[in-house]
Amino acid sequence: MHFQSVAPKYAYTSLNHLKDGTIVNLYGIVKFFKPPYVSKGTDYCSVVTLVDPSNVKLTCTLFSGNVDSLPKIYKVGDIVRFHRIKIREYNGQMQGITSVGFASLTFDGTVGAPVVPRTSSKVYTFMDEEQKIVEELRVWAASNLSVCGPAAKLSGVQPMLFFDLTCQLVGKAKVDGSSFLLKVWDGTKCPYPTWKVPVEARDVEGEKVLLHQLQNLMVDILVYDNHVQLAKSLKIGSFLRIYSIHTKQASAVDEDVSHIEFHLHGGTCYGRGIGVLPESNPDVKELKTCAPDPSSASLDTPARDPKLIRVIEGRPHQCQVQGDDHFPGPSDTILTDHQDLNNTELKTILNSTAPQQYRIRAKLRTYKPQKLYQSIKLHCSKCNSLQEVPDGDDFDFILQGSAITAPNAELQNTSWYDSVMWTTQDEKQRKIAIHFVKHDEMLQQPEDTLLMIEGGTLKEVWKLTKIFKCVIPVRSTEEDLELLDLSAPFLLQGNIKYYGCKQCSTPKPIKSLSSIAAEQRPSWEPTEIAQVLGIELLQYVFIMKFTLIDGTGALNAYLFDYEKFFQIPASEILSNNFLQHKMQMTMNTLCPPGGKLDDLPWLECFIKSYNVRDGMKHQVYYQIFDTTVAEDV
DNA sequence: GCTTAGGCTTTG
Repeated sequence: MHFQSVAPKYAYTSLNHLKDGTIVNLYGIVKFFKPPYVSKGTDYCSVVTLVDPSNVKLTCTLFSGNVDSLPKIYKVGDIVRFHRIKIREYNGQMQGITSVGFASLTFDGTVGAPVVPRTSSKVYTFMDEEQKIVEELRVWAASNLSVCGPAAKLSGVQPMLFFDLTCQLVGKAKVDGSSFLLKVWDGTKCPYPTWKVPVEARDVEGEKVLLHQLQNLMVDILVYDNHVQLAKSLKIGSFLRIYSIHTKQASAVDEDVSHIEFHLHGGTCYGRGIGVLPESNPDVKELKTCAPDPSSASLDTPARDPKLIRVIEGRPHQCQVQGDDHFPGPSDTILTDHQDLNNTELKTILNSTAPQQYRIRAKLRTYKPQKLYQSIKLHCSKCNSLQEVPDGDDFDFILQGSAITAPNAELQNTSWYDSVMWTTQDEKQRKIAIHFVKHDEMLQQPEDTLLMIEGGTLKEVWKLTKIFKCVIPVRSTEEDLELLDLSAPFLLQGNIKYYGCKQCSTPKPIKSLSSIAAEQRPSWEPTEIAQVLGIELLQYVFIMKFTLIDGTGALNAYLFDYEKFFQIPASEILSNNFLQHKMQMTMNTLCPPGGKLDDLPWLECFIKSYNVRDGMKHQVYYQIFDTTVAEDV
């Protein structure tokens, strides 16, 4: 017999040349990925979005009953080679999906790193030509894609909302049916007090000695729902990367200072999940250089004294303000008016009658709500009522209800809007109508266009807000289009949903919009749209309770703020992670988590007292006004 | 052989 090894010649398709219904081989740089997770079917699933030098993106949905045959992607920027991936069109876009014989290689995307494929296949082709492709893609990515910053360490965590953590598993325990506890460390120490999930020590699986020795270095991560099954199966001592951990600041009822909690919420969006890293992973190697290997510890050979562990202590941003009563330093808030007012001690204020205005110098002992997103409410300036911001599910429900009635064909294409209508291809056969409002009898550029939609889903409405200036969800009656129930936003602009007050609004016919459309340059201001539609616009507002102290007394002052105090519009914060982060940072500066009294910075602010009479009861309340957080905070 | 999910407004 004569054996000859002949490497098959593979052709690779670039992402801008993909055709529906084909099976292709391709390379791509990972732009987004969900680490393999247990799907609701029989397989593991991993979703991977690639990009290549054609600048076209491709989202691939990969399934396999064997988790090892899914690509071993550890971070965004990794490079993959897929063989025999099927291309399909889905929602107007190309999509990749595993087909028979699917195989993948994954490479570190760092320029200059060794080109070593990660794969589960025993046999694969990989030669000089392939090596060259990977190196070229690395160079292209380095100059064309934005790089993510260095990974977060426990020593550097801020209540930063979401981050990925590379760590080692020290202990694990069942908490309840829908949550599971992972005790992990990364060789550094979190500078804040961290939350301990209440679990009996005997219920924690792990090396007892080590659990004890690392008790002040480990953090508890509570994982929920779909992540529980995977978390249960993790081996103690294994190295993990946990993606999109939520850090939040909270305080228990009996605690004086707040602590930090770590959660891995349910679901897989944003790539939330848990991946196991091999010991050869560079980040694991780095972790080991600053931490002894706990898996080497046993009862016979006690682990090294944790005190000897090199702990990267990084005290988070400290306030520059350390003044005291006698030598006051600068303040973290600035007063925007009433500069002639002198400071008044809290004790004096508490002993005075209302209403009055004061300038005070005090420390923020604590505040509510600790979950900052809960501080956002909707305020009606007409009836002075406050209400919670409805959640997306409410809106979805209302949209579903309105989609039952098909658009009225007689209400299409009028003098002031053009309409398009179609039926969805799915089994629901929904009828959707979009009415584009015209200006000067013409359609405007999408970014200047107001449209009305009938029969759309939440997702479809969202997509439209990305492209068009204003979206108004409507439904047909026999005579006219009308707004939906006012529990739904009557207008969406960008990320912001605008609501109307149910009590104070008297909706007018939709036709009233045509008067704004006829303006020379319609600005489509929410206030103006609300006005012509007879809607009393609800304003987004921050409502918080600050407990202030100054050594003479303590008082609770309310913050009622549209934008001035934080320099952040309350309307934008719910849909903007960056602003949420900024607000959290501001609160951390004004009231550092775990801060002792001496560490708290001084704030200067104006407060006014006012009387509230409720039947026989009479109470004095305090409200912060004309105060802004200093820009350098 | 079919399904799974179909990233992208996350917050227990």
